[in-house]
Amino acid sequence: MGKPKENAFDLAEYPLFSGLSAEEAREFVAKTKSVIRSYEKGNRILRAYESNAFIGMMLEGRAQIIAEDRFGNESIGHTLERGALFGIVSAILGPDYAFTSVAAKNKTAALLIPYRELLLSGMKLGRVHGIVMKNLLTSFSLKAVLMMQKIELLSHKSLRDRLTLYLIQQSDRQKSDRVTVPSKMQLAKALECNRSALVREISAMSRARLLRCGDDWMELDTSALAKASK
Amino acid sequence: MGKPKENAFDLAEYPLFSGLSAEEAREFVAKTKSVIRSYEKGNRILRAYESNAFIGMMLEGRAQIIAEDRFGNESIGHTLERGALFGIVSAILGPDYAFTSVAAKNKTAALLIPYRELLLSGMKLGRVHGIVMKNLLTSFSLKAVLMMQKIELLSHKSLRDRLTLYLIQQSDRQKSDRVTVPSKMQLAKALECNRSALVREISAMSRARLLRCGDDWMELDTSALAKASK
DNA sequence: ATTATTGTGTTGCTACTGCAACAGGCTTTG
DNA sequence: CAAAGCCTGTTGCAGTAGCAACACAATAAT
Repeated sequence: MGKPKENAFDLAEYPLFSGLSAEEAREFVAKTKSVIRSYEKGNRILRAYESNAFIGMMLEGRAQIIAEDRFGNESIGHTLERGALFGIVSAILGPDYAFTSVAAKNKTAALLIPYRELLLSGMKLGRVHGIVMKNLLTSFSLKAVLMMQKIELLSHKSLRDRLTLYLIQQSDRQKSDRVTVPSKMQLAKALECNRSALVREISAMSRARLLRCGDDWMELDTSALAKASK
Repeated sequence: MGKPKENAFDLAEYPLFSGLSAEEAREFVAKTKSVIRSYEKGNRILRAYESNAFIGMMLEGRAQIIAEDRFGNESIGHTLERGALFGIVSAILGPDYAFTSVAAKNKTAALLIPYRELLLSGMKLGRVHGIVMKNLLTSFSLKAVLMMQKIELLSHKSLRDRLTLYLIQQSDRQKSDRVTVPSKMQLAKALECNRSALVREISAMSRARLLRCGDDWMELDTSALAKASK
C-alpha cells in the first residue's frame, strides 16, 4: 500500500523532531531505518488486531482512527492531522493491544519509525535520540492529559455540569473566557450526549443567565463558575 | 519530608527495572542521581500545582492520588501500590499540568528519579538507560490503555451497557468468564453510578437471566454478550 | 450485652435526558 | 426557481437512573 517517497519533507518542522536540525532529523531517520510511505484515500494505514512494528507520524494528509471491537463493530474516533503520532500503543505493547485501525482520508504520507530500532539506536544517535525520546514522552503526556480531562468530563452526568466543565477546560486551552465552540452536533458528540437535549440545556442556561453564547462561541457567567466549584 | 534511607530495596524486582541486574539498577540510581525518600502516614509526596522535577516509583507502602481542582476541592482517585509510577505528567509537562497530589496512606518509601537527569543520562548509561526507557514507555502505554477503556466505559450511558462492558473488560484482564468483582459500593464508583441504582440493575439482569452472580463474582450469560456486540 | 458502624437490598418519587417528530433557515444542486 | 440537503431550535413522551429513606444483616467497638 503505497511506495516509498523521496525525502521531500522538512522533518525538523514536526513536533516530534523539534529541537533538531534538518540534518539531525535525516540522521535519525537513517539510523533508525525509518521509512516514508504514502497511502491513497481509503487505504488502511494500520489494522486492528494485527501486529505493528512502527510508531507512525503523519507527514501530510488526514487519517481517521477507527475503533473495532472484537465483533467487528466499527466506531470512528479522532482525525489525525499533520504531525500526529499513531500506533504507539500497539507498537509498544503488541497486537493484543491493537484495538484501532487507521485509514487515510486523503492522499496521505506518514513516517514509520521501527520501535525496535528506536530502542536500540540510543547509542548510535546520542543527543539526537535523547531529544526525540523527550519529544515522544511530551506528546504522550499531552495525550494522557487529554484523556484524563475527558474522563473527568464523562464522570459528570448532569448535562449542565458537563457543559460547564467543558467550557472551563476549553477556556484553559484557548486562554480566553470566551470559548470558540464547534457546531452543536459536534459539541454533543464531544459531551457524549443527545443533540436536542444539549440545545435544550443551552437554552435553559442562557435564560437563567448562566451562559452567554453566539453562533460559534460561548462564555460562562462568573456566577456559574462559582457553582461549578462545588 | 522524610530523610533518605539506606539502600535496602532490591530495585531489580520492580517492573521499571525489569531486565536489569541488581548491579545495573544501582548504577542507574547513581548516574541519574535518583534518591530514595520515606514519608510518614498522611504526608504529601507530591503537591498539585507545584513544580515537580521527579518521576516517582513506589517502593513500599501505599499512597493516595488526590485530584484538586483550582478551587481547592479534592476528590480521591486511585491508590498507588508497590511499583506504581507517579508524577510522570507533571515532571514532563511542568507545573501547569500538575493536577494531582499524592499523599502517603502508610509509612511509605519512594524512589525519585530526576527527569532532567533521566534525559541526559542516555550516553552515560547506554544499554541500561535503553531498558529503563523501554519499561517506562511500556508502563505509560498500559496506563493509556486503561484510560481508553475507562473512556469507552463512560461513553455508554445506560447502566446495563456499562455493567456489561465492565464485565467484558474485566474478563479479558482476568482471563476468565467468571469475574471477581469488588464490593457493590466500589463497583458503583468504578462505573460512576449510583449504588442503589446499580443493585437494582443487577437484580433486574439476574432475573432476566442475563447475569449470574455471587457475593464477590459475576458472570455474563452468553446471550448478553451477543447483545453487547451491537 | 449494647451500641455503633458498615455493606447490602428494596422501594417510591422525581427529574433529567434520550428519542422522535416537526418547522424554519441556510446553502448547494439541478 | 424548485428541490434537496444540512444544521438548528422546539416540544411531547417515556424510561432510566439519581436520591432519600428504610429494613436487615454482619461486624466492630464500648
